[in-house]
Amino acid sequence: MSLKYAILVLLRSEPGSGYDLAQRFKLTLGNFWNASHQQIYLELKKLSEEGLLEYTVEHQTDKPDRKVYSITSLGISALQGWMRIPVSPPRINDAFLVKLYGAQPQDLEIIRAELVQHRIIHRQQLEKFQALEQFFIQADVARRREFQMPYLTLRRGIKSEEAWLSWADEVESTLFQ
Amino acid sequence: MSLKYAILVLLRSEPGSGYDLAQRFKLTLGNFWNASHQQIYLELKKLSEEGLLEYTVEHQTDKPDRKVYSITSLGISALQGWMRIPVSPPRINDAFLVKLYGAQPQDLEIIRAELVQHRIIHRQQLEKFQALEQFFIQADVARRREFQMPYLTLRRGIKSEEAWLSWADEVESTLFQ
DNA sequence: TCAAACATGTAAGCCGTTACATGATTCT
DNA sequence: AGAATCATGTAACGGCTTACATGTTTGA
Repeated sequence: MSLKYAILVLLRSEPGSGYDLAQRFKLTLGNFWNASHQQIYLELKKLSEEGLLEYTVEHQTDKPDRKVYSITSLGISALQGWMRIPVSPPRINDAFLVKLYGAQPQDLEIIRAELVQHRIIHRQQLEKFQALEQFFIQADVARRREFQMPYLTLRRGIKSEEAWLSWADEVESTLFQ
Repeated sequence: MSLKYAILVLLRSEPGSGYDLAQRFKLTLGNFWNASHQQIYLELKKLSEEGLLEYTVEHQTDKPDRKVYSITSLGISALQGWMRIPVSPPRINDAFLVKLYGAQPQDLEIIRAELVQHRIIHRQQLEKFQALEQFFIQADVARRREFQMPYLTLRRGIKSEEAWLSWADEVESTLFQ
């Protein structure tokens, strides 16, 4: 639904190819918006057909050709229009919580092992966010202003992971002590 | 993908109709697993065809007939099998964060209004969770043991909403002061 | 009288994932 | 020699949403 607008946001700040966008997703929006490269290529195609994007084929001697997409004025209008339409808070589908909810005594050891695995993932995610935060904090005022919005989304990620880890502690001490 | 197992979890603890399940979802798993009634009816049909569920038609004089589904032994095995397979942490698709990430100075007032709306939703959600928590805390030991797993998922909801609200405070004081 | 709750579904379409497919260059 | 990175896609399938569809009873 709004992969469309996520792409428009990224291309408004700088043109790029499908491959570029997939990379930029990982570093930025990817923390709160999921998108595979297949989906991105498909969406880029659709958006050009709709006239929200245009592209030029860049020939490269050393690497394969790449299609560089830019946002059109129609695309910018579409994005500005979307900004004004309220969105719903995200729907959550958390399979691990379904498991925990339905766990019986015989399942506890498995749950524990899976909790350990998830904890590793969340811890790593948190550390990645904290490293990015350090860059922001150490930047000069101009850069801090420039990256204010990305920084706020980063703060969301940090608080979210901290909350998860703190919950995991609660679960461990409730079930396994 | 695991709506299937969410339904099996609910039906293992008690048989019920599609309508019942839709209600039970709202009160329990619905906080971390989304499911519309259409989806539930479809899935119930599929699961009976697979032999994981069976149903009897209950005729009611005062209300429309209802199909009451129960889990079969095949269903119980499928659920136990699923418990042993690790699941991935949920993918997040948060449109509001995309907006915030891409917001320009002229969008700030709209963002502020939308933040206010989201805050109301999250606050209400938190209050609902806290009310449920009170029931648990005031229950006797036997009931607290019975509802230990649902309680832990409730704690997840509480921490998650608290983290969101605390982040919203940060956003407000960063952007609007 | 009208809304809400009870009760169960079908159909169309979109969105997204997984798997498949190809091929060059660069680094270890 | 093999893995990783650069680069772009198609196809099949499944999951989920939105809209459509119908009809009863109870309470305000």
